Amino acid sequence: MKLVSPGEAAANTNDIPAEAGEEFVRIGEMAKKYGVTLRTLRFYEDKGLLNPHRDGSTRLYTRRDKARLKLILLGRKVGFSLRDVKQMMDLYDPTGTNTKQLRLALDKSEKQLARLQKQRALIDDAIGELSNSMSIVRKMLVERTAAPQASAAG
Amino acid sequence: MKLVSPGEAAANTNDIPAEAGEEFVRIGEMAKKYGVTLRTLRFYEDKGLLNPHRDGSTRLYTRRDKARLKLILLGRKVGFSLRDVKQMMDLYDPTGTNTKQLRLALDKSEKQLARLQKQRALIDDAIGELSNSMSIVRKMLVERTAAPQASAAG
DNA sequence: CGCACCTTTTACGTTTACGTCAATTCTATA
DNA sequence: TATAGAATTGACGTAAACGTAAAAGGTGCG
Repeated sequence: MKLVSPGEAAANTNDIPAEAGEEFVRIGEMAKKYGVTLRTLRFYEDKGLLNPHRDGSTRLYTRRDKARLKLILLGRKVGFSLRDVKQMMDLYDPTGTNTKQLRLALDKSEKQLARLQKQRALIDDAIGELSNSMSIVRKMLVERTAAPQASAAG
Repeated sequence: MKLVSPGEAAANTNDIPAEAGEEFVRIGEMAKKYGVTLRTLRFYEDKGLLNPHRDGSTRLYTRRDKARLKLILLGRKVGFSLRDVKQMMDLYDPTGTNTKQLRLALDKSEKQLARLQKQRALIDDAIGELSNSMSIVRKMLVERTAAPQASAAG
């Protein structure tokens, strides 16, 4: 008789305390909610980026883990390595002002921004070269298909 | 008494036919001329992208190899994999019109161009998100350094 | 009671383009 | 001839972020 809002996620097969409104989720739901695989969540945990609670051996993720995962995914999105992300997260201290953490994040961000801009320049360059090559190839193809008609049939 | 224009490259320790004006170069000079390592040239050969002649066991590169290497480097620059480059090069036939080769190159180029444009979009997105995060972090830092002066000292 | 489904740990595999020894050989030169 | 400078092949290492079994445990439901 322990109903846990059966309309939300139909994968609730375990007995999780529904007291504080979906306090814990297991790995499957967590993965679905953030569009990652189970392997990814376990991998992040293995790398020390996540630290879900345990019910026996079953991982239980709280909103704290969700916040951390969001940060990880944002970090990855902007091109940080997991190592970088971990370095920054490890500096988090809920009791302090986190000045060090913020400075490190800002420092890393500036460098990453520079990398991204360099990458964009490289890509623009590549696009230019590729477009150039393509127009040359197109011309060559035109010559090879038009020439026989002009010299033999014309 | 076999002089091979000693002013050019001072690394000419072997006896290479200088008849046709620097017909052959060895791997060291080749690497220097194109800014790659010896390892790279051997690797490309191992992958079937280059096929230098041999004098015994010594590799001898001709202008044909140079042309191929130029193409390889161009391909890498615009983001093709070596596999792709090889596929395209393998279709080269000095006796034909190479229509197939050109079409394949064009086809691959179009796809690669699309990939590059998508990458650029992703990078632009990342730059946007990162800049956004950075301004937030800056604000947080300002709060944390300004607040104590305003609330405690003010 | 048994199936289907979720979860667990362990651990090797994948991808790409080389880097980095290591051991050896060849050659020209002083 | 000793030495230094190329060159050779062979083979393991690297980086990043997971993928992909494999083998097994737990559980609610019909």
